[in-house]
Amino acid sequence: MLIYNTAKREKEAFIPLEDRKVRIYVCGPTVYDDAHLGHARSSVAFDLLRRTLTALGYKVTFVRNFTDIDDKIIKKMEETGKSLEEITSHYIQSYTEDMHAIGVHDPDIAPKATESIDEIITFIDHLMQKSCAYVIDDGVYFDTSRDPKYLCLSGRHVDESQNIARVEGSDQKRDPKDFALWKFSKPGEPDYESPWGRGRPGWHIECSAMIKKHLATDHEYQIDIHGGGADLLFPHHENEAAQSRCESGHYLARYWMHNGFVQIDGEKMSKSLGNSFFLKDALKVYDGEVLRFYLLSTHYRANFNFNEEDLLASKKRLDRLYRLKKRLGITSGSAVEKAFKARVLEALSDDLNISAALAAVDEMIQNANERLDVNPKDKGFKKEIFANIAWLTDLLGIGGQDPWRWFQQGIDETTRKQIETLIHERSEAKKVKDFARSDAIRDELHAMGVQIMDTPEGTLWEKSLS
RNA sequence: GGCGACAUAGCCAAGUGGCUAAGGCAUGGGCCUGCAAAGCCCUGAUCCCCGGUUCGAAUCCGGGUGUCGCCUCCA
Repeated sequence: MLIYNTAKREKEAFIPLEDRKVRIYVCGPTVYDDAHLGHARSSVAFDLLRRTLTALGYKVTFVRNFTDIDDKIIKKMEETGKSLEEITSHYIQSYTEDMHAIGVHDPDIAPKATESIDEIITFIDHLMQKSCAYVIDDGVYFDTSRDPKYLCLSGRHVDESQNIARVEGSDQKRDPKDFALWKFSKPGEPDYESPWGRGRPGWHIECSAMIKKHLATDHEYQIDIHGGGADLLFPHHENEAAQSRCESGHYLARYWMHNGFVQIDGEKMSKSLGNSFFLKDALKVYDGEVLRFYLLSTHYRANFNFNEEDLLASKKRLDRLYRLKKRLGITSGSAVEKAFKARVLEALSDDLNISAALAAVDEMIQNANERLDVNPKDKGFKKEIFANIAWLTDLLGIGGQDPWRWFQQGIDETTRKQIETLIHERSEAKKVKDFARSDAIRDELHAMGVQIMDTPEGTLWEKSLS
């Protein structure tokens, strides 16, 4: 397995800290709002990483946190009058549902910041003992000057402090780059007791503390892979790395992976630009698996330009897989074709080269169709193809649904009956070669958004693309 | 201003020195079909521009141009 390591700006062979085991930590959402397409993309990307490593035989422990105490959540409390718990539990549930809808597996551990307060305080205490942190009016700060490797991860220059200087907080900071580990609370804000005063954790410290609590080893590196969106590289990941280095004397992660952005019309999707899309809204219009496949089909590091035209093209590509599955007409498989499996895994082993993997899938589909054209009743072959698709479902999270239902999504029972009646009528007309009548019925079905296909097994129908 | 990424057919998108530059969508032609649909076959690129290195470059180096991102909460 090759992984592009952001820390080194190049692809590297993946070597786990412990044989056959992989520890992955991915930065999760701050739960103050519903998940947007960017969360979906990031989740799908690291879900693919996890599934690929599992398919390659690694025992993967996958952790993704919830940031459930934060300035934005406090702002939401003020706006809505709701409690912290009400807000965060609602959005955690919402996020979890959305991820399920796009086929993202639950992490092995999903820690919350508020359930890790003790560990966070202990962590900060260690930093204080090592003189890597100091207390000023509004909180406890990390002293970046104490970390000689600070800025190594993101590759920034040390002398660019001007821009950072205007960051919130106190002018008592020793250096503009220093960041808050613990923020003292104002009256009415949710807070926790600490040796330095009541308050709440800073954003960066949460991840370091939770990694230490749930994943860290005693090796040179605490975990194997740390992932997140490209925007987290600086300052979030830089700060995490610095804290953990100073606190433990070990590096935080051996490999850093960052996914590219979802863009709308060539620009970053963001609330301030007003082009932000909630996943929930997209799911009202498109099937979760279609969205998953679409988001999956572009390499995780590339920026992703979301638009409906490409999404529909992507759905058609996925339809080919389901049409083949439908054609098999069986419900169990034999063994996966070795060459196919090897080719897909080889592609994904190259820093998750999904394009090459999907090309292999497309060719498998085409070869299967070709062979079934020649010999439609080859049961043994059908079982093999069925096994290929089932294997893909495990690996990529696609193709797992019933193929008949797949092509008839969103059709209610009444309409279904109506369609079947019309098809029956048309078959009768065809029997007596009344083609004018049968074509008229087909037109009628077409107007209803139904595509029909005459096969040796009878007339089948699909819901056509809008 | 500092740092970085990207630029391949109408669209999406692989390929990082060497056979005819993957794959999908769309387009056009064909097989099949009563006609369709589905499926299959065929159909398309001087790899942003200019220099350089090399026997040989989309691929490496230099210089342009363009697009985007980070530097502030951000997936």
